[in-house]
Amino acid sequence: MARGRVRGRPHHLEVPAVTDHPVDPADDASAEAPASGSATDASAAAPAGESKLDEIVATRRAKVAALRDAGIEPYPVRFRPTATLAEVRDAYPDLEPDAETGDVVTVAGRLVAKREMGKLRFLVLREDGIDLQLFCPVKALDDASRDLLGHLDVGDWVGATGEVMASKKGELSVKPATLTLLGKGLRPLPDKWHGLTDTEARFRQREVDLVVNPEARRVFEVRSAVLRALRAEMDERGFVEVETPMLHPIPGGAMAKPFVTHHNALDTDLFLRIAPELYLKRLIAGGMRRVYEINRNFRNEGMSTRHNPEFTMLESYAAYDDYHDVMDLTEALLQRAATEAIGTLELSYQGRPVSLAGPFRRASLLELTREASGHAELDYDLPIEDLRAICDEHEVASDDAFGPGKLVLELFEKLVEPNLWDPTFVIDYPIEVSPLARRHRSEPHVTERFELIATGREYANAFSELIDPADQRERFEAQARAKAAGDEEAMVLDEPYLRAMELGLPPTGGLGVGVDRVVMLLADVANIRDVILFPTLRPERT
RNA sequence: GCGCCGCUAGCUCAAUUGGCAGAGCAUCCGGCUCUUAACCGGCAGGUUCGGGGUUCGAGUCCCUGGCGGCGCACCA
Repeated sequence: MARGRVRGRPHHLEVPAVTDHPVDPADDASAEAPASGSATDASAAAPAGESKLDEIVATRRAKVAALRDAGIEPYPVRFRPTATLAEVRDAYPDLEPDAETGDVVTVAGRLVAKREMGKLRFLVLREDGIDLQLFCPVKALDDASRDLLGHLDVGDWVGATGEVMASKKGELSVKPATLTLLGKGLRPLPDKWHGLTDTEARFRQREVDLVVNPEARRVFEVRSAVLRALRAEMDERGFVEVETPMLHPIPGGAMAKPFVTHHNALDTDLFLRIAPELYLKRLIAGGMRRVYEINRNFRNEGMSTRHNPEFTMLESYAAYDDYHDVMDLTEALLQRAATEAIGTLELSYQGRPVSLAGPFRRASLLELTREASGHAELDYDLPIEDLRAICDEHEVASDDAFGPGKLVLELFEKLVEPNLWDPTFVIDYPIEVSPLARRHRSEPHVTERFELIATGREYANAFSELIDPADQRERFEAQARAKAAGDEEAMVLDEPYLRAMELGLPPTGGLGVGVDRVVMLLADVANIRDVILFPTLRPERT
């Protein structure tokens, strides 16, 4: 049994053999309670039914107990590093091999690699994605640290105080005089070379993904920079950031299926918001000149590489602006985000170049659809049978309930949108499919609405807002008829919103930007789940 | 929701036509004072996602369920 590396010291640490302390995963306390049975060596077979993982966890729990017995707290209350690993790296960019600085620092991080060379140990700490080596001759440590060293595992949180130096090979290192355990890890880290590749495990255990996969960390750093840039741009333009309800009595502001929930005290159903639009416009009615909100929307619809049930939208409303102003704003937002998150407007997305240099092309939905369909005569007042014929020709499903606007939109979405790679403002959407947008100032059949399309998908949706309450009421009524005809996503008439409109709205430019998709574009990732820390998954079965 | 593909040790992956489930890393034991995917030697580790079936014999074939990925549909 006496096989610990450290012997003959007052507090020498013996790790009890695993089989002396079978651990019931459901009962932490059992780790302390010796079970009956012979004292077998830790290398002996684990008890029946115990997996390798159980064995590793049990061994580490035993180390926790042994450390406590030796007076070392495995989960201490506080630690004060004098420098981050990044600061140490920045302060000593090019030490000569074998250099000694005489500078003593205290650093901390997760132990991610342990290389043993006789009485010399190389420990690699990682903090915020930055690695730093501890050059660690056992002799240089005080007694307590030496005891601890023998019971450190990859995955533990470790603090170290010592001199900054460089190894013979020139690797910047800290040579610790003391080591401090900051938090014992019980579970093993994935393969140090391959990392964690199983996508399901990466999403379900994002914390592990973040420890071992630098790419995961990089994506979320881009995401953070994008959010910062968007807020900075909005703030500088005089927009006030607000927070409107997530719990809506009436789902509105978009055509989408909501999640339903129930409030017990009120005994009423509420809907998770599908869009903040109506509340934000009520703020404009209330005299807030420029507002924006960055927050989650929830839509109870299909999931895909581009759709998560909860997703982040930037929505903004600006009094006096029209959709041309909003296009300028949208372009500036994307450019600011790209510049600050990745430092360039010339991107590569999934192997193809994309330029955000601008100005982005502006083209009408009808024109683009005419070109793509090969029907120059395509128009909203064509006989419905002719429109259906064109849809059939291009294998676009045309429901009997669809009017001309919806049919043209279907054609656009099939023929044009997937093929628009460079950023394009597609303008002037049909009235029929735009119940909250203002009628075009000169064109019949369409609204002053645009979507920003790039890389074959939508990034933003915006319009000169509808501010005429009588027109709005008619549009809601048209939606109600569509709903009655079976359109599940048609909007519900929102009387409190109409009342707000009747208070009076100034001309208003409104915008919605899919933030997750912007992050996908800038971070060059194909799956929306890679830009959401904890994407929606089916619950794990236990 | 539909279609296709995947699921083997803690991690990354093998396993011939249906014929004894293996390797590397990690763990555990021993050795080593300049490593950095350390190395050398040794021990151990499996409900091959669950259930059922075919077969002398199933990781492999069939049915069924679970979870995931991709595509379609829907949306942003």
